[in-house]
Amino acid sequence: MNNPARRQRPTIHDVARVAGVSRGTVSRVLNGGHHVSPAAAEAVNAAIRRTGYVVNRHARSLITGRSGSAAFLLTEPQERFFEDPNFNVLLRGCTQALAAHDIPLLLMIAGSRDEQRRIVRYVTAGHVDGVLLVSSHTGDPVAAQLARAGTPVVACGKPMDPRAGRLAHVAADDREGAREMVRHLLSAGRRRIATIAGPQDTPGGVDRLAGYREVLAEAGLPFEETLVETGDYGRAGGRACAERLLARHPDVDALFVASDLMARGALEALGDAGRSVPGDVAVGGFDDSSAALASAPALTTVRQPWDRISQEMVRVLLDRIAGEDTSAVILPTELVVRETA
Amino acid sequence: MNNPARRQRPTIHDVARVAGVSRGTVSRVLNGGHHVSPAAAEAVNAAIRRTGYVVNRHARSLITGRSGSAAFLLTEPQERFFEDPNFNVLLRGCTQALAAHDIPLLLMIAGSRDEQRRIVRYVTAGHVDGVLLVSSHTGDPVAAQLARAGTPVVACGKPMDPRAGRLAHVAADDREGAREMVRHLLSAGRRRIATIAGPQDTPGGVDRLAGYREVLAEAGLPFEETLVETGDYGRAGGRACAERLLARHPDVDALFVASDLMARGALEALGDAGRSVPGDVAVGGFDDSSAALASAPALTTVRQPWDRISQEMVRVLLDRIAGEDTSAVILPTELVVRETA
DNA sequence: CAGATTCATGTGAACGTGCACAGCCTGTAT
DNA sequence: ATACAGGCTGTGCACGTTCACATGAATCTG
Repeated sequence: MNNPARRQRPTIHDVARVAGVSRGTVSRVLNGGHHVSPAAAEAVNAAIRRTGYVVNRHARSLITGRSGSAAFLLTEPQERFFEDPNFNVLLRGCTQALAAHDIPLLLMIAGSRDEQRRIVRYVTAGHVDGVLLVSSHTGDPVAAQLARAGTPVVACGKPMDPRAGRLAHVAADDREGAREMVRHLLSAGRRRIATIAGPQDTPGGVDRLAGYREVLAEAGLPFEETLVETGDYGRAGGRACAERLLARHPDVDALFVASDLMARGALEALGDAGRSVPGDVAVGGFDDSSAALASAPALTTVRQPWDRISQEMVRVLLDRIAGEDTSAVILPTELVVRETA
Repeated sequence: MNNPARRQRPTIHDVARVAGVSRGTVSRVLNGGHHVSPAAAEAVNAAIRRTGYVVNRHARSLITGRSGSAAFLLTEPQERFFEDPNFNVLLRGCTQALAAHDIPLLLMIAGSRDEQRRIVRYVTAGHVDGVLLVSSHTGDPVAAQLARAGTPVVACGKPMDPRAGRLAHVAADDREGAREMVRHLLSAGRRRIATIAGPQDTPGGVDRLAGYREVLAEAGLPFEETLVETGDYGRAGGRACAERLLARHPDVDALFVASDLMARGALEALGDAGRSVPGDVAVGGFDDSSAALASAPALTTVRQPWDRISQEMVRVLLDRIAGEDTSAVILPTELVVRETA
C-alpha cells in the first residue's frame, strides 16, 4: 500500500522482514548457516520459500569479488575438437559436474588474436573464478597469461611445455594405454608391429609412441625406426602413413595407430592393399571416437575415460579455487576389444 | 604511499582521477560516448589505457539489472544433440556471434527435473539477459516458464506447439528443402519415390513429409500411404523402415529419407537387398551430417545453414533483448548433390 | 539583447549483498 | 551475586557502477 504498483524481485530485506530477523541472519543462513539458532534458520527458510527469494549473484559477486562461475576455454584450432565426439562428452561432463555445485559454465573460444585478448581481459577482471582449459598446444600463451594473473586453471591433457609443470592438469594415461594395446597385440601372436604415431609436438603423441617402444623392448623385440610413421591425427594422414608402411614392410602383421581417425584411414589403405583385418593385419586405434565413426569392421581401441576426466577437472578446479594445490591427476585408460585386433 | 602494499584493480574512480574528469563522464564514455566532448573522451580513453581499467560487470549488472550474458539452453534428451556434429556448429556459431558483441555464453543442460528447476530459477532471477533454446520437444515446459517470466527466448527450429506461436524461432525451411530434394529425384527420372519420414511429433518430421507430398501432387503422381514409413531419425530405424518399404514395394526407384542417419541405415538395407545406389534406387538424405558419417557412397542430402542459423538466433535474441519483436526467421536450405542421387 | 534551448559535466543516491563489529542473552564458575 | 565466556543477532559500511538531476556555459531565436 505504500508502494507503486510495480513489483520488484524480493531481496534479502524482504526475507528478513517476513522472517522477523535481520539481514545479517538471513545472509548467514544463506552461507552455511553457522551461528544461527535452529528456530531462526527455520523462519528464514520458510520466508525464502514464501517470498520466492533467490540470491542476487551480482550483488554477492560485487562484494565477495568472486563470480561463482567458471569458464570452459578452447584455445586450439577449434575444428579438431568440435569434430571429436569425445569433446562433447567432456564439455557436457564439465557442465553437469559444475551444475551440481550450482556453478554456471561459460563457453569461450579463443580463435583470433583479438578473441584471446578479450578473453584474457574478461577472466583476469575476475568475472570468472576459474578456467577449464582445452588446448593441446605447446605452451599456450593464453594459459600462461591466466596463470600469471593468478587465475586457477586446470588443463585437459598433459601440457607439453616443461615450464608449465605447475599448470594443474587432468589427463588419461596415454603411455599405459599404449602399452596395454601393444601388449594385447603381442598376446595375439603378432610380432611385426608397426605404429602410426601422433604429432610429436603433442604430449599424447609422444607418450603413445613411448608406450609402444617400451613394450616392444620388454618383449625383446628390436625397435625399428622404419616401423614408425608419424601422422597428424587425421584420416587422410593415417591412410598415407599406412601405405608407406606397407610399401616398406609388406610383412607387418599389426598396426598400432595413435588415433581412431588415422586408424580408419589405415583400414582403407589395408583394404586397398588386399589385406584382411584382423586376419592378415591387426589394427588397434586410440581414443574410441569410433562410436561416431562406426562402420565395419568395428575398431579395437583405447578408451579415455572422458566422463571421469571432466569430473576430475571440475574437482581439481574447485580445489584450486578453494586454495588447495592439487596439481595433476592421471586416469587409467580402458582397452576396448572389438573386431580389428 | 598512502595505501597498504596490496594493489587493487583500477576502478572507474581511478580512471576519472587520471583523466581529470568525473565518474559520470567516464561512465558516459564507456556506454556509447554520447554527450561527451571529444577532448574529454580522448582523455578518458587514454586514462583507460594507462590504468588498464576494465569494467566490473557485477557492479554494472547490479544497478542496470542486466547481466550482459546469454544462455545456451539444451532441454532435449541431450544425446541426440551431442551426437550430431551440426549441433557443434550451432553451439560454436552462437558463442562466436555473441562474443562479437562482448556477450559471454553460459551453457546449460536441463536434464533432470531438478536441473530444470535450477535453471529456470537462475534465468528468471535475471542472471542472464536471454536464452538460446535448443529443444525439438513439443511444448517444452522450461520454455513456457521462461517466456511467462518475460525472458527473451529464441528457439532453434520451429516449435511444434501452436500455443508457442509467439515463441521467437529461427529454423531452416524444412518444407522447401524437402521439396527441392524430391524435385531433384523427379528430374532424374525417378517415379516410384518412397519416403522415410521423421517422427511426426517434431516439426521437422512433419514439414519434410509435407514437402514430399506436395511435390508428388504437383507432378501429378498419386500419393500412396504405403510409400511412407516413419522412423525415429536413427540409423537402425532407417534400416528397418527401408526393409519394410522394399518388401512392400520392390519397384521403388528412389528414397527420400528425412535424416542422414536414417539414410545410412537405408543404404545398408539396400545393399543387403542387392540394390545398387543410385543405379537401382536413388537415395536422398537430410541434414548433411554426412561429413562426419562419411563413407562410401557419399550421400546426396539437404544442408541446413547452421552457421547462418546461429547468427540469426543471436541477432533475433539481441533484438528481443532490446525490446524489438522479431518473431520468426526461416532460412533456405541447400541441396547438396553427391553420389547417391 | 533577453530568453530559450542545447549540451557537457559534476554530484548524490541508489542497487543487494557480505563482513566486521558491537551488543545481547544465557549459562557457568568463582 | 558478580564476572566471564561464548554463541546468537542486529547495524553500518563498502563494493563499483549507472542514473536522475542540477549546474553552468554556449548557442540559437526573434
